[in-house]
Amino acid sequence: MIELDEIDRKLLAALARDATQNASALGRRFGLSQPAAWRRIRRLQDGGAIKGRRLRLNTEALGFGVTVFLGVKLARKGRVSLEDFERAVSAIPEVQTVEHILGLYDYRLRVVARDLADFERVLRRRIMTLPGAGEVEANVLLSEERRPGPLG
Amino acid sequence: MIELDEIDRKLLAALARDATQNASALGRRFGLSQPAAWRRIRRLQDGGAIKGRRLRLNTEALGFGVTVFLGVKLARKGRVSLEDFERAVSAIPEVQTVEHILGLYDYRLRVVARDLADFERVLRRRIMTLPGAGEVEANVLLSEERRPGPLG
DNA sequence: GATGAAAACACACCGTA
DNA sequence: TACGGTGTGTTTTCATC
Repeated sequence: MIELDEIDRKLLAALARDATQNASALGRRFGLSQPAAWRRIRRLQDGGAIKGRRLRLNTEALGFGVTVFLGVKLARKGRVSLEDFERAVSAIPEVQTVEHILGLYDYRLRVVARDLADFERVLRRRIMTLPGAGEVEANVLLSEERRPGPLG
Repeated sequence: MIELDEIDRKLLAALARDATQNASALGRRFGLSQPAAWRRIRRLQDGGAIKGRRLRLNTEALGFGVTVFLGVKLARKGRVSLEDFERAVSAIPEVQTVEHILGLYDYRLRVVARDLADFERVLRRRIMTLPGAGEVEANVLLSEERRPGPLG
């Protein structure tokens, strides 16, 4: 487990919010010179505290207005079945996230589609035909708020 | 809705995977000069196709080894109740995502904790006491795969 | 698409605790 | 040994042509 001091936490929180901020701006904000801030960020990256930097796309503006969460129960839960299921799910382009979970459902999928008609197509032709898929529960996303989390 | 050509889609997909790539590397990959690639990315940002750039933290390495998804049903669902609930949820640092959804549950929360004992504390002292919260379902995250989505 | 100024990065080196 | 500051070469960004 990685130990962080106060400044590391502030840097990570700031960058988790907006990764476009540069080392000199962050340094000014937290009382460091540009190289000092840069070295800390570099050290956090090398130490594995940072998984990566990603662009967040505006899927709605890009024509994908519908996001649905699917809870999926597997009918058969053997080892092979899990792998078959995961491999088949990974081949569906509309699936953004595959979460293997413990609880009432076995998997949770985040699926995007152009509209509800498009989602129905994905559901009928892609999801319902997945190997081993049993019961499916759907929740349509109305709105979403992302928060910094306990580190921010 | 924003219209994209083939190259725009490739640029967005590449950056959604890894936003550290610079304009000249992307240009080389997709047959553009560095300024041409840079201008396209700039245009996509200004046009609103891009929501932002974020650092993805390695929450496990940082001491938060447990992620739980909570489905929450509200007991009372008046307009006031929704707002009260959302405001109260936003004050819990362990909550990373608040999703207002349509279906069997009203909200879906992504919660991180140091371990299961820590999660129990959050559940008992924070979640169960939320105003209007009724039934709660929990799913512990085992593993997660993020995929580029239909644009990638 | 090419060019060049401005900005940011990335490293070496030194000082301090 | 660990961390921060200063100075500086290099790379990237970004505007103009």
